[in-house]
Amino acid sequence: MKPLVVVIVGPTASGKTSLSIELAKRFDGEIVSADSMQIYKKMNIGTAKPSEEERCGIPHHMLDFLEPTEEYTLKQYLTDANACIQDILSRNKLPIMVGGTGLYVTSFLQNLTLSEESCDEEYRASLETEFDTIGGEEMLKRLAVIDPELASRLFPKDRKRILRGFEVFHNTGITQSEQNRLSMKNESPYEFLVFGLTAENRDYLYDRINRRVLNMLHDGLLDEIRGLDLKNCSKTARQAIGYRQFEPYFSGECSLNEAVERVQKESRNYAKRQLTWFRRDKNIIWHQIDRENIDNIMNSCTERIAKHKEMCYNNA
RNA sequence: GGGCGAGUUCCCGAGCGGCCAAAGGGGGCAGACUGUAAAUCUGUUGUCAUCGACUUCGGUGGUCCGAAUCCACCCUCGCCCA
Repeated sequence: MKPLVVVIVGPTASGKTSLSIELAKRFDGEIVSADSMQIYKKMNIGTAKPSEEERCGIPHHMLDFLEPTEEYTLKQYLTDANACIQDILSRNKLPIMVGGTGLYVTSFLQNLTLSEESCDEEYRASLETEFDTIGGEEMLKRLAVIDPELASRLFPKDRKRILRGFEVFHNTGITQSEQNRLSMKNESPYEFLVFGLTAENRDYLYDRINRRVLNMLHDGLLDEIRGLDLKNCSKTARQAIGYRQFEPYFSGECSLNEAVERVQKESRNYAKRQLTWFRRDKNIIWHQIDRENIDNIMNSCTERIAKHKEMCYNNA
């Protein structure tokens, strides 16, 4: 019987953190974060990273361990998260993966195995220039020569993916389409119970998001940003919502209110994308945060986990 | 009281007799997504619906084969003169 890993997903501000901590308390669990921004130190308020108090003494992994200047990749995440989970299991604790970064979670659930690939900065740069000079249409045509399958499902404007297609082939000698198939070969060594948080009424979620942004400000977000030096942060860190949007405010190009509204809006858009991403996974057990109160959701999850454990016990 | 200017689909905003259900942007909704993912990209957005039909451009009435576009009056808002 494979060991159980509980997973909690959902859009931003849906209450994943508190649910995960409550579950960890009940099942002697430890949290493994699946959040591409909370990995960074010094980015606490804006990423809604749980504080020491919120964590209630529950060990949290995969967060707050990288300098904002450092880059991180999916492959690293999968490797690190896996090591964490092995470690947690070896101490007979329940691993609870929590996070809104769909790519990380899904890749972990599918046990993607990414081949070795070294990053060739020079080649990447040359691709960028090439794209700029000949344009997306032409780049796509060229990509079609080496990976027609990939090219056929990309649009000329999808710069990132087009360039990535070339890069994968250049770095590994195998097309991305082929890489994708290879990466799916291995079944996960874990049994998953995936809970999703969402809201039946979208406005309810959006309202929570808007309020949360306001609270971040109240908690000192601006000071946090001032202490960050965004210009020197890694590309990833700079993408975080709730940071770069304040640049125009600091330089006097817009009002504080405008900046705040932009953060709220982008957070709502992000939540929407997260929902689209997670909805694709038919194994997720969804709970509506605007219909059921947190205790009910807690109990429902608790029951499921308990039932699963009982099943394992009986089988053993 | 007089003189202008403006009222367009969720919002902003083009259109100024037919090619207009109406550009563009925003927002919304839906989707995609494998190594930068809080990123990147796609579709859709009057109603019903299969072509297609039907109701819209402040209101009401006109002109015209035909109006968001022209005319009259009315309502609302902005500016100017009293």
